[in-house]
Amino acid sequence: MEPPLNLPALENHLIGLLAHADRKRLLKHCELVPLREAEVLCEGGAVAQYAYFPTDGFISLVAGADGKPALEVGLVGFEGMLGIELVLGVAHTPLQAVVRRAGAAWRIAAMDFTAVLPIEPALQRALNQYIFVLMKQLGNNAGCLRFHLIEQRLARWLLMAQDRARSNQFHVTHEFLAATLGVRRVSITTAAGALQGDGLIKYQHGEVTVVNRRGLRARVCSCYAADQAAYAQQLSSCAPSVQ
Amino acid sequence: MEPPLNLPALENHLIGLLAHADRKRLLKHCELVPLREAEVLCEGGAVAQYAYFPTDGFISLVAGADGKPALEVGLVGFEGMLGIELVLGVAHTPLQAVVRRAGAAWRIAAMDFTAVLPIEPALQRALNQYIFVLMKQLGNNAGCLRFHLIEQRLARWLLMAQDRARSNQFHVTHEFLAATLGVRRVSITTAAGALQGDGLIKYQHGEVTVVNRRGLRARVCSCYAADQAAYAQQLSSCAPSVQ
DNA sequence: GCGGGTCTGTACGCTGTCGAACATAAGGCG
DNA sequence: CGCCTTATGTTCGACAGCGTACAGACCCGC
Repeated sequence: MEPPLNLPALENHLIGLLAHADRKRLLKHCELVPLREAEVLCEGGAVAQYAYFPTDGFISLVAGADGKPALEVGLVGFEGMLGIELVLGVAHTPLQAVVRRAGAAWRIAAMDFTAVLPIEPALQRALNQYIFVLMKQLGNNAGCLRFHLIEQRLARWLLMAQDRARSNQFHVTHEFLAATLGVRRVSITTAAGALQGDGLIKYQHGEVTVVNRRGLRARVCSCYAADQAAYAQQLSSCAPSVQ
Repeated sequence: MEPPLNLPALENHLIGLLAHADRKRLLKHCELVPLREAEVLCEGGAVAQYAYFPTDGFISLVAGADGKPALEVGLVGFEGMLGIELVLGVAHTPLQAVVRRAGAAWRIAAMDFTAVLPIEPALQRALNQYIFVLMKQLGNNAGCLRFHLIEQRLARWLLMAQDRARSNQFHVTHEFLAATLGVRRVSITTAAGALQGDGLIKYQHGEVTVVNRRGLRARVCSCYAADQAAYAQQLSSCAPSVQ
């Protein structure tokens, strides 16, 4: 449940896109820090202190703490980064960021990052492409929220989580999933019950296991594939998928 | 209904942020073209040919032509630009772009734009900030879609349209609004009827007039103000508002 | 001014989701 | 072991929005 104290030497895909020398120069400014479950890495609208390149676990981007209920609008794992505002030359964070699954990340101070970025065109290019992918996903995500059934959205989240967790089991309660998808807990219970009844997943007391990934993929809406495709097209060779 | 043939010398706010000399260098590569209602400036996923800086009228960013019904996820008027993918060094457009209100725009060829951009840091900076604002809006928009009533969303769209049209009257049918908000025409009729009944708007045969803007603002969800604030914070001195 | 297309209004039953309240089950800890 | 907390399951009425169908209203062109 806790991240291993000897942090694993897993990689971040964006950093992995860099040539060896470039990567080395960047990592000189980074430190590998643990991501602890439920840790809030930044509030929406605050001044960004760090950028993070996860190597393991994942982070949830949460919108609209303002008045209305919380809602996850993005997921950042080893395939991405947290802190794109720094790439765009903006000091403030757009959204709240919460660790959803414990792991680890390369962390770099905002000042170091903005200093390094202009003299690292390869990094610049990769991150710009990542921003583009994120925008495309945010746009498509809107349609998913509007039109798709809770069960489909749940299936999609489970697949995305599995991809980023690099594992078919993770710690998530119905309550949490409800907040993530912006629905009632009861609705999650119903949807998850249906998926479990069909032998696609298994869960008890906050531990969810994906049993039949292929079956899940048959149940999910097209948004999952669209996200994958968007990422693959820009940052090819490393779409974040288990299989 | 048609844009005037002698195009008005209205400005685009992003271009307006540039110093005189910078602006002049940029505009040398641009031509002022008319935006005709319902014109499709680009399909989603296509190779971008041009970037546009509207000076009048506005453009709708449409997501998810793929299978599910269309849905507007963004609105671009004189406060923004179409073609951010070029700023990010990506050749393909993320979304479909359709002219919703006729007007005019500075147009620049993709090749010229990508050539000019690296040697215009001021432009680069302004556009990066605009991208940030757009991302923030896309994120917040998700919550609006998920939680807010049709009437509120309609009010919001009307206000946003009024801001960009710089006019309190424009040509929009219920059918169009329905596609824009991703709901049935009937739902628009109901919501718009309520607003009209309360004397906030007036419409007949595709011509909508905002009668009581303050009343509309009292009816709209917080997302409208949030969008305004996000824009103002980054690109201050020129939030796109009628009053 | 008369017909046909476009735009708006109204009605009906249906379903996905909501809100709230309550009931069971499965771990953790003393 | 038994208690308490956390997690999951069930039920009820309510309602926003959906899909469909049809009726009236307005505008334009012949």
